[in-house]
Amino acid sequence: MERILITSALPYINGIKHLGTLVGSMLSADVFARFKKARGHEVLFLCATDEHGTPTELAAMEAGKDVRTFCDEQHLLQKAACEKFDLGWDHFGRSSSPQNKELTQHFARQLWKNGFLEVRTTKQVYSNADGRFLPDRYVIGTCPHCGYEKARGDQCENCTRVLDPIDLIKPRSAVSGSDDIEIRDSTHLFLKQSEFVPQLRQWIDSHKNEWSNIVYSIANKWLEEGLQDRGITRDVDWGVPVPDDIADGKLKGKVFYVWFDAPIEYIGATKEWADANGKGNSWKSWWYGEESKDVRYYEFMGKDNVPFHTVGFPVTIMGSGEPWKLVDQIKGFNWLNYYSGKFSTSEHRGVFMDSAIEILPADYWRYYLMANAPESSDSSFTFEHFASVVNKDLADVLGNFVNRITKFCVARFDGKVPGEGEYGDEEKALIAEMEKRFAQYTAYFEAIEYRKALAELRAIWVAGNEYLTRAAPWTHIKTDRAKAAVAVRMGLNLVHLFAHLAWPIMPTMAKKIHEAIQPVAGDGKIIPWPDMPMAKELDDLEPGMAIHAPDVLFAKITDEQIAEWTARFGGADSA
RNA sequence: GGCAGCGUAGCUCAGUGGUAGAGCAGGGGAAUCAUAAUCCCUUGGUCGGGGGUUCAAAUCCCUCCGCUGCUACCA
Repeated sequence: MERILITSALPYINGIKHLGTLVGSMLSADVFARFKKARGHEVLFLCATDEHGTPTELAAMEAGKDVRTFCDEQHLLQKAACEKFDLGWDHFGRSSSPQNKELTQHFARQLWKNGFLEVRTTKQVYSNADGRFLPDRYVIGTCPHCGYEKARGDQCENCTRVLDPIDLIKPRSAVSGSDDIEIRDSTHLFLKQSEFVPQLRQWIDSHKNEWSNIVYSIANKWLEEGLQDRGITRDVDWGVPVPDDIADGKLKGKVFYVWFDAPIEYIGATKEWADANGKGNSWKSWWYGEESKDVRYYEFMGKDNVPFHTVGFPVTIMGSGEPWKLVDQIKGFNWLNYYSGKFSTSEHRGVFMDSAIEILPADYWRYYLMANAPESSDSSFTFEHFASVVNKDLADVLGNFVNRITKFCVARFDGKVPGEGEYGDEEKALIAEMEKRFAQYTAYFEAIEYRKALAELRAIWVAGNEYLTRAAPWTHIKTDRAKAAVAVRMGLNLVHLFAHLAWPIMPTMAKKIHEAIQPVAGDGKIIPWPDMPMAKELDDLEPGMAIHAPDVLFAKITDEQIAEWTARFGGADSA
């Protein structure tokens, strides 16, 4: 059986992530990892904090801490927030790990050895007041085109024109506001991406039918527009140092660009995982050479990350001249907006993971976000929509089904699975329908089509309600106890099925639903996919077995709560 | 400016050449096991505008409009 390697785009270290980042990379990857684990695959699911770069240095400075300490703290905060959402990776690493340093330097040496790195001198803005070089967007000034006074050095937000910092009128540091800045020469390493165009095109085109429209078109766009060589070093302190044996030490004191070392951390995290679990060199079998031939590799990310995963990282791997694994499937997402505006980490607009979990348990969010994942276009989160989906799908359709059948069983059949009667035409028709829907649900999951998968899951719950209405045990109980028993037995089997089908999406609630019927088998860490005929799956419960009616599974969201939350987080009018 | 994605029912979205669809919301009914939860029936759309190709266009082509993003040193 294939081994499955899954990575989620690395969340930047700078603060707790919002719901958009959650759905577009970490949660969608977790749901897929759980699905594959449930089907019995050997899965390695990895993520890490992406820690290097200027924004981290500035955030640490603002917090009055040294960068390492700041990252140590933020890493733990993010890790804790993610665990509360039941993001079950096998390892949550750090791009600042020794393992990643070693691998990043290894790849750079290979690229240097193979002649794909070039030393070039560039003009960079240096701020005397801040004592540091400034990335283009950290230089602000007046736009030469439209006169906007807060234009950034890379682009004017007002007229959207692309700028160079030296074009700005009255340029100053966005960090300190000081205008004591100058242009200095700086030496950097450039990765000769342009030499990889034919190889990249062949690789990208070979996935044309496999990747979604948005992923393929973004990847293709970069090739179409003419791939430029890219600077892979920066004039900052916090990062992986360029080793002295590259370019005769000309890059002394410089570090690699965060987008060079961050994807390598996918491999780095694998090594961290192996080191932490005493697995020695086995990490390499996931990534390198013949040993990794049975691995299928999936990456999950927002659309902004796509170029770095379809061009930058593949060039690093190709240029190494070593047989490292390239990604097989890339799942890219559009943006999730907050009402009609953007979620914003810097302006703290929208709902963030730590506050979301204070409001409601993880599974409410997990279901809503996956059912409304921004797969084909940008989509919006609103508390009104969230409430209607939670109330209808989770409370009314699923929760109430579990509730009504278990309570009826407790009231009329002593809380035991009734054994009387035989399945008839009604049950056979339901089994046939479930067979079909289950196959469809599985197929959507395999294709990573979340909206469609969850619509199918909902249809499966609805089919359960339809069956119960037709079978009407509450009517038959008065005249034909065996007939009522058949309906209750089927109803309980449906509850059991629902628990198995919901697990990748709602692990905690799935377990709770399962335990209403019977304890989860094994260590209880995985609820397996019901890869068996529905006739067996829906006639699986042992007659006489005791069940119980769980408390209300999903509480409804009230209008008062919506009002409270929109007041707290800002709703439609804060856009 | 260039490029990319998107524009379908009040809302959220399916639908890539063959009679416009689903869920929610709205309207009517059934049932009374259940968190007033469920089930059945139903109203509702010049498919962003205009032009073209075709026996046939939401779908292919051209053009215009609108929204979003990218434009290589934010990540």
